[in-house]
Amino acid sequence: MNYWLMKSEPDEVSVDDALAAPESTVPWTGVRNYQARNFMRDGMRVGDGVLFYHSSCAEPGIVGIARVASTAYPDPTQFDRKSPYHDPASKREEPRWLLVDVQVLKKTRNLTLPELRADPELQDLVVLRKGNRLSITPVEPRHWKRILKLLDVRA
DNA sequence: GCCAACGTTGGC
DNA sequence: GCCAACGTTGGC
Repeated sequence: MNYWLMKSEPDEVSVDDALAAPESTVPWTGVRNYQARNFMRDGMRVGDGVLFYHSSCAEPGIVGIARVASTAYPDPTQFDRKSPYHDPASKREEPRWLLVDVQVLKKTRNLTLPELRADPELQDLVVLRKGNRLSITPVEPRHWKRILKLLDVRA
């Protein structure tokens, strides 16, 4: 089992939005970065652990525990002309962008970015690296355990 | 709104 | 294949 951190802008899809969805599950639309896409396509398995992260907001941080709920499949928004995620260069026979479904298991308190940065055991968490902009990053098991502990969530 | 850092594009 | 210009991300 692998672990991941996935960023979402709460203005678009917050952890509350995801919890309110059927089965607490949302399709992770809008990833338009090849490295992040490849993580979904090649790295993710159903059941993998996910840290639900709010970005581009007043208090960025980890706000929930989730799981990967599907294998990767084509992101329909790439074919939707009205979507901000429309990609005219992507063809239906050969979709460029994929997504996975993500199921929220538990909303947590906001474990904020400053708190994450302050923790000595999380110094090399990928998402904390300088200049990191990837919306999906792998999380090492020791980091996963540490974060669950900080959130007082049992594995 | 600013801007550092990074990814993508396209001319050559 | 190089690299300058441009676009995007995301914290502040």
